[in-house]
Amino acid sequence: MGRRKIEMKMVKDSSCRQVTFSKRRTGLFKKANELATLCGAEVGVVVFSPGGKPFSFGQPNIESIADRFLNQEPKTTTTTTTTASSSSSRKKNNKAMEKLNQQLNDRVKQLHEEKLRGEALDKGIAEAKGLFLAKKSTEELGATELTKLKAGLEELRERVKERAGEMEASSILLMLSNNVVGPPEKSS
Amino acid sequence: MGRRKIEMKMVKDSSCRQVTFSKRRTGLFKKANELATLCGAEVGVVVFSPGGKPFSFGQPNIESIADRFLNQEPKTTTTTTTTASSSSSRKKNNKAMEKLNQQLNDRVKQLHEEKLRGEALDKGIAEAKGLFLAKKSTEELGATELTKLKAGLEELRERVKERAGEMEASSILLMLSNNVVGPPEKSS
DNA sequence: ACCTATTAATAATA
DNA sequence: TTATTATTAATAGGT
Repeated sequence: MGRRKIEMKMVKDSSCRQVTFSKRRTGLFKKANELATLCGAEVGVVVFSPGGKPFSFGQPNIESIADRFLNQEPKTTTTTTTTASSSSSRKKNNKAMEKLNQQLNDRVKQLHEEKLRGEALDKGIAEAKGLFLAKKSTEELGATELTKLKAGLEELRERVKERAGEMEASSILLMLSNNVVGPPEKSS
Repeated sequence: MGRRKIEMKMVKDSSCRQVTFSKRRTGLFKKANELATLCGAEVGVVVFSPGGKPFSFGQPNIESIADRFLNQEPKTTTTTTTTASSSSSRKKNNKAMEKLNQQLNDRVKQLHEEKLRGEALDKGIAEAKGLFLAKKSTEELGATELTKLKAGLEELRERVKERAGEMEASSILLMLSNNVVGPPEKSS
């Protein structure tokens, strides 16, 4: 679908391959999303780049949720009286404010950590299913294989958990802690 | 990409939706295959039709993935001697087999539960991000708003956790426990 | 990243 | 479900 028809073989040039990977990964996720939307189907996609980096798609809906919260209710019952004085993005004057920031920060960190675990196990489930399907095609598995399968699941669980640390989730936490909670100091 | 451009909304007509699902599922798998071939990437796709039927795609073929696990190490330390005698899909003779099944079942359940929590929190993070972005556009938030935001996060965390139970993950677990572990009885 | 000439996917139809 | 084909959508190569 481009300027030329290409052979369905591994793209030789590494640089080119990286570009193709990015473009097609995006396209694949888009297709997955369309399938989910048009047919009300549940779709999950997992892709490991040639470099080993993991990417995945599920089915979100962020904006609508933000709206729902922002337009929640004008009557705030307000516990404070500050109501903000307006200025630039960063502001944290009184103690109350700091306390709230701290609380929010803690909660975000907690959410973050649990998310990492969640994603790791998510992949584990996906692989487990793959194993199952493969097994099914064989139609017969002995105790020996079952033992190995179990061991595989266990190892997978650990291996996958390790990699969780380098997942994109961290960027969100970073963003949140640096902006919402306010940087303790103006580093960099 | 058809005779007409279609809206990205759930296709109303059930029959039409089924056709669209089939075509697009095929297309999605083809794309996944191309991505894997062209870039040497590992790709896994799982789709549940609106009717709940599972479809999946994995690399050239799912067996290769299973092989990686099954051929992990020939020295299985094997506790059993049965090594499977071959027959139909269901088989669970000796105690050893049952024990292994039980272990696998436990592990799968554990993975499943952690996955549910993971997905729930996943949504939480997504929502938090949405809130953050929304807030950023406002460029200023007082202590009052912060309080609401925090409360929202907290409530969200609970609410989302509730729904976790009805997530598609359950279908996978169900499938696994019904087939790999072996159904206690032939219900249905 | 952004363009756009081309190819590939697919909506409507049979 | 399969085949056809008019159109739209994805993307390869280039900037």
